[in-house]
Amino acid sequence: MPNPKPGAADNADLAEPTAAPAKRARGGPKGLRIADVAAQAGVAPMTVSRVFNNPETVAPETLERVRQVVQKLGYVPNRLAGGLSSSRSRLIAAIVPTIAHSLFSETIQVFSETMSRAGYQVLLALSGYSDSSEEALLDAVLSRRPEGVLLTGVAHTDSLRERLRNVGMPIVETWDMTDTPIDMLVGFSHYEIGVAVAEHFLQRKVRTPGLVSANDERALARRDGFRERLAQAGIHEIAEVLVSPPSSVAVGKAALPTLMEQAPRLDAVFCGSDLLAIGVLGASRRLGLAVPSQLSICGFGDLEFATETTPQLTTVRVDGTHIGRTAARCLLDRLEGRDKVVVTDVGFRIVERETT
Amino acid sequence: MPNPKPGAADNADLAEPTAAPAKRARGGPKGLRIADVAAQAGVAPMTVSRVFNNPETVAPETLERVRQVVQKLGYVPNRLAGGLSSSRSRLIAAIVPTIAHSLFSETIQVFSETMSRAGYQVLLALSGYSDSSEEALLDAVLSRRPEGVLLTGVAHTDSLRERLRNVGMPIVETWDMTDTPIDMLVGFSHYEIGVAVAEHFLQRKVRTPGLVSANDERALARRDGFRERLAQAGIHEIAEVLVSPPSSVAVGKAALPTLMEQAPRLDAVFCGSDLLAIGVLGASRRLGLAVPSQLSICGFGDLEFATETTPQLTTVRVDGTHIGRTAARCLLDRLEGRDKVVVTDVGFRIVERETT
DNA sequence: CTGAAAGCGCTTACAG
DNA sequence: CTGAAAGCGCTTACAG
Repeated sequence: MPNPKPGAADNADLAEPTAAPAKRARGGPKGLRIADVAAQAGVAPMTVSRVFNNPETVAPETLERVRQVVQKLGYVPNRLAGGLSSSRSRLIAAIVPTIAHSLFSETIQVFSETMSRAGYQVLLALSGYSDSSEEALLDAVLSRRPEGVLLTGVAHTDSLRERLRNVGMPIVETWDMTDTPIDMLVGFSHYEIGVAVAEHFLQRKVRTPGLVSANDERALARRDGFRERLAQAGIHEIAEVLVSPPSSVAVGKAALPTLMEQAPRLDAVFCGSDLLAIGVLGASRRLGLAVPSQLSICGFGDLEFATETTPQLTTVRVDGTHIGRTAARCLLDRLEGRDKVVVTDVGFRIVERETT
Repeated sequence: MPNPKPGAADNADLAEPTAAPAKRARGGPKGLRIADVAAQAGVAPMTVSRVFNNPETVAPETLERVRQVVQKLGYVPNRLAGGLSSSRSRLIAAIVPTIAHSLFSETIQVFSETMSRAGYQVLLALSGYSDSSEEALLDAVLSRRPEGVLLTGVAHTDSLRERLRNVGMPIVETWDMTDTPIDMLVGFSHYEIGVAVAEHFLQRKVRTPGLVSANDERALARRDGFRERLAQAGIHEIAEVLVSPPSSVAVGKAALPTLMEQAPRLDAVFCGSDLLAIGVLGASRRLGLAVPSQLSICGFGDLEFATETTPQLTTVRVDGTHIGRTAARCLLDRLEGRDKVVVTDVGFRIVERETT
């Protein structure tokens, strides 16, 4: 047997159980360290480290012995120390406006599952919809020294983009499209969605379309595409209600009367979210407007329930799950040394559930 | 002026800009350290540390000078090092089955907002609905040395509960109720919800109720309350369909015919989630059953849209936002030294939207 | 109000 | 396959 250290009997309790107090100068006893495991297994700390990080470089007997001690003691490595020492935090930051209203939550779900299968953990940073504190948020995130960052394509300020370019870690922007990504990109064009919805309305011979939307960056991009395509078709007057996020059913409900004041002959509404669309649908019911025959309504997000409960609505479907998975793979490829630059347009689809 | 160190002129570039290479033995240049800031500001590293952690103990002039250097250099402290050194990771772990299907996502949203306002960051750990890998997940979480943990009341194995009791950090369990919490608890009784829904059905003179539910721990507790209360009323035969999570509209739709095979005179269904309830509603429409007059349907979760789109459904409302906020406060109180034990029952409400 | 020394618990980079 | 030394970038616990 190679190197059976004396005093490393399998049944021995902690080596020198009472002779240790001198060493711990700072706090009290803070829990088990790699040295405790090493002592009891009769190996050097380095070997215990290898058991966790490079088990294939350790002799089978040693491996087994150390693992038993780890199990018996309930030792859990300290990754603050490990990360500091190795410059590998095994942490990935995900910066998202919100997970409460679920458009992004499935992206984060899949992203997180994929990253954790690869041995990384996700630090969740909620940015809200305001840019105000983004610098502070970024500081907080970077202070953890993540190895990669997922951004939800909120319009970053120039200063922020600049900082992110300079940190030298892989970054994926998602849920948006641009010609000048910080690094990698998995998303789609909100502008093109606006164009597509406009064309959808035009095909339906809509003449007086309106728009209800939150005034966040991406919703406004959809609006721009919508307006410009309609302008090409000669429609320039577009009733519009912009609201602050978060949008909701109630907000949508309140918006329809306002739109109809602006445009009494309103015959279509493009809504910034399915929740808004459901609100507009409810309001149109009260006003006795048939949907979609008298009023076409298009939402955004394709919430699962909507197909069943509100087949009169059209919506725009985006595959958030696909975005999450792809973004994770992009980061992992980079982290594993594959040097690629990726811009993936995952596209979107207009879903008409029922033509009545 | 106190202690104006020589060579600390405000416009000087990095002190000894080229004379440093000897020191960095391990990796390449890894970025700015506190020593870089200290050198340029003409103070000791300790003082820079104070500027971040105890600014009130630093002389105003020094504070200002250091902050300018920090700004100019773009220095961001390394919290891996800080956490290791101080045993304060400023990290809180949140363990949640999933955030994709949104019952928990608003709890996490509010929890995260509250914690970050207090200077903590949230490490998100998705456990899925299986207990299988929970030990590994807990290891991963504990390896970051969080200062507190939020659990979403999945039935933890005994071994897990034992470990959590022993880690000696504040823990809040949420979304459930028990007589033997690990530490603090903010939730409600799923069993009592089942009882309440049974009573709701009994009031409506229901005679042949059924149940569709995912087979996760908490849904099963609701089922138990439901069945036992019905048994007290003399109803023992209860049609039942149990499915694996995640539940969905499609699953609910498929379940109704199965229930009706078991109980052809079915006149009520308690569903494990609003999505299931929407599916059951859709299926009953196809079968020509009027809801709620011929078939009462009760969901769980009170999704926002449902009030508007499916007023025929009854549901159980739980305030996820309140849970998140309260859980955060419990942890923060503990972290700030207030030694309290908390069990909060936030309750629930049965919401009948329309009596037809 | 400020600083020099020691230590937090790991891993790197060698050496054997 | 294994280990001793040095270092990762901070903060604690003093001392002045």
